[in-house]
Amino acid sequence: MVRAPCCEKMGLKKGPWTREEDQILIAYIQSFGHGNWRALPKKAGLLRCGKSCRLRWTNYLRPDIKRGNFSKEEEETIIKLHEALGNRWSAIAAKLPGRTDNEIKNVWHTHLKKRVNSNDQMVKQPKRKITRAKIIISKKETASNSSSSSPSSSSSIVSSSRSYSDLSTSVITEDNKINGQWLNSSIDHQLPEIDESFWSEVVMPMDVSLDDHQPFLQSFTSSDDHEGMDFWLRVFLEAEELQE
DNA sequence: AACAGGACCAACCGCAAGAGC
DNA sequence: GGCTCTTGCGGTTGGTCCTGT
Repeated sequence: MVRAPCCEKMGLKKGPWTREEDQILIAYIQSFGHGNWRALPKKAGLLRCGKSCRLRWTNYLRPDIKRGNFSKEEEETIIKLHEALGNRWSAIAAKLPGRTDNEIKNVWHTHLKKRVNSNDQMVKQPKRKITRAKIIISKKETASNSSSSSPSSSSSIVSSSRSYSDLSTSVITEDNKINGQWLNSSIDHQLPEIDESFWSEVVMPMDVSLDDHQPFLQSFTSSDDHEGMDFWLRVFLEAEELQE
């Protein structure tokens, strides 16, 4: 397949970066900062477009980049955040210091998506997604059915919680296959216990302030599940941002 | 050993948003 | 308000490596 070049100027190099190019870019940015990316390659003497330089720096050369395999915890975090945020890779990367959106995106497409999908097929239930649409719909359902137990609203909630809780099982199974070092590990302890009442509580507080989430959050503090509390607190905050 | 297909990941592209004029 | 430029984001590609036959 042939694509038009990102920069119309001829003579600019494309493809993998060489060690020399990396050194030039690092040396320049350490001395002068990146400033205007478009002007940088010319000033630094690189035959690259600014976009390529920025990408190389942000995805590979930045000193705070964490190289190497993703830890089990990082992968779990990605899965959780993807459930909450969708394909907002930059937002997910912001929660994982040292990891780039590109790296996370790659890991998702090569490892984690399959893991989640295989779980979905196994339970034959829709994947839970706390998206804006989902939250709004759920709120309506919850509000309209507050005095009655509608099968439609409860079924959507139950299926969501089921797919999420089954996720831990899937992770363990896939870990056995993909990475031997995680053979005996489990993430069950990091996930909050969820039942139908949980989803009612998650859905309803979106209409009110964060303070009103306290009774729900206390269910985690009382069980010493701080990671679970932290995760869901972040989900609430993200959901509130989306609502604004 | 040779080949095919899959997996992985760095790098690319197009688009949209924001800033400045 | 409209234009241009810059930056950041997400989707996608293509080269390389790995694994199975």
